[in-house]
Amino acid sequence: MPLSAEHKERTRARILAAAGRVFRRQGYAAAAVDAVMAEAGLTRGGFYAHFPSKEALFAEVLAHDHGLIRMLAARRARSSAGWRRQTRRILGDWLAPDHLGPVREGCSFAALTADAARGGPEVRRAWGLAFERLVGELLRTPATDVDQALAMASSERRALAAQLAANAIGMLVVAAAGEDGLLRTAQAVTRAAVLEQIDRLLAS
Amino acid sequence: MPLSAEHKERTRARILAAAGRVFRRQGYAAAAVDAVMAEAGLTRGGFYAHFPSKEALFAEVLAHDHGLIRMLAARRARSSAGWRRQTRRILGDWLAPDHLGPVREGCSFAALTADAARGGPEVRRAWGLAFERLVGELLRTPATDVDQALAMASSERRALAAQLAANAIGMLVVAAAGEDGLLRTAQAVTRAAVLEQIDRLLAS
DNA sequence: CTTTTCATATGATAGTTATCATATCAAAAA
DNA sequence: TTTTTGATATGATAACTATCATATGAAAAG
Repeated sequence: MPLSAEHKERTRARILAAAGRVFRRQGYAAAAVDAVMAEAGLTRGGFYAHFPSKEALFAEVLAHDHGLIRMLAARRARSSAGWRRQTRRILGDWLAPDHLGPVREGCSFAALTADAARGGPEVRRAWGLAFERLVGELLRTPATDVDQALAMASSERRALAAQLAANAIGMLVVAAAGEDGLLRTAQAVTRAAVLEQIDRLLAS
Repeated sequence: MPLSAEHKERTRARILAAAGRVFRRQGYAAAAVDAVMAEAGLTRGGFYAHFPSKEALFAEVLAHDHGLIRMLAARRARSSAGWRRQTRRILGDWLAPDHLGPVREGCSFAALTADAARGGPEVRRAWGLAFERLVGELLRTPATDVDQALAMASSERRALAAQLAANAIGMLVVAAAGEDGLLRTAQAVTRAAVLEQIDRLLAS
């Protein structure tokens, strides 16, 4: 009998994580399948046993490989105040100037949204669902899950959360392209504004 | 004697404009030199007589092909109020939901900043200078030019202008990737916020 | 009209890419 | 231990890419 079934699953997950890193670093178009497999410690041979195409792999990355969403989803506070504090800390770290290095290769929203906009329907759909999940996580409270939060929030509050996310993504995209003092200061200003926005959002 | 000297200059400009369109549409990595030349109505042969490499062409696009900067630079108001009104109109159009289509292929900041972040030093420098020019245009008044405006503005005002630009770019990047109602509403909210920011900026 | 000169076209090259066919080989069942 | 099975590696292909060398042809000067 062949190798254990979980082994393949674990390999698939390793390829997925490697793809996220390579795509964010080089961009979707410039990232070769061979490079992704090499990053995963494999060779190209097995790739098509795990994913039907490079673009399908991209969609999968966009659907699942978002550290920010994972961190937000991991909040587990008892009190509302603790929840708010955790959310603030996660967003603050995400926009911290020192975090830019890791973020430059670490945030799929900042690194891959422009590439996702050029993708096929599957890619676009995956990105859209992930963005919606991010918005839901921003609106969520300890008492509600993502879907509930999205369903219950007014269109206005949803738009404010989406605006917050877009502001943060915009600053990360821009800050990744330049590194001078102007952008450093602007990033600090944006960070403060985003934290203020999340306070207003979670207080309502 | 050969063709007129301006002829070459005009061809170069045509290639540059074509490159902007193709790069924005397909992304830098996916855009082939042949495709750029075809868009310009030429074949690949003459390319290297105009630009030393594809990446140099990219830097040139980032340095010069920004419709927003051109529109801001074209303001010619007598009064301060007229200047402010023109600035508002340009930014408002830029972030108008209906303009998204044209903008998706029209705004180099939104379409190419992520690619610029992955470029070499020349590319990064060109992007940085263009962004700085954009910030200068936002800070400028009828009485000052871009450099003066940048030199005279406090670090805080410069940061606010950069934040405004990053907010707008972020919303365009995000809105280009998704098209649902959530993003439409968020875009409207961001548009209003940006217009408010520019009012505050120009009033001080 | 002839000649010259350079912008552009055509043709070529070396490297890369996504994808597929086939070979190998580790492990689990016998 | 032997066999089997499927995950991965190796090898191959056809297409594409950046870049360069050479050919062409149009126009301006004579």
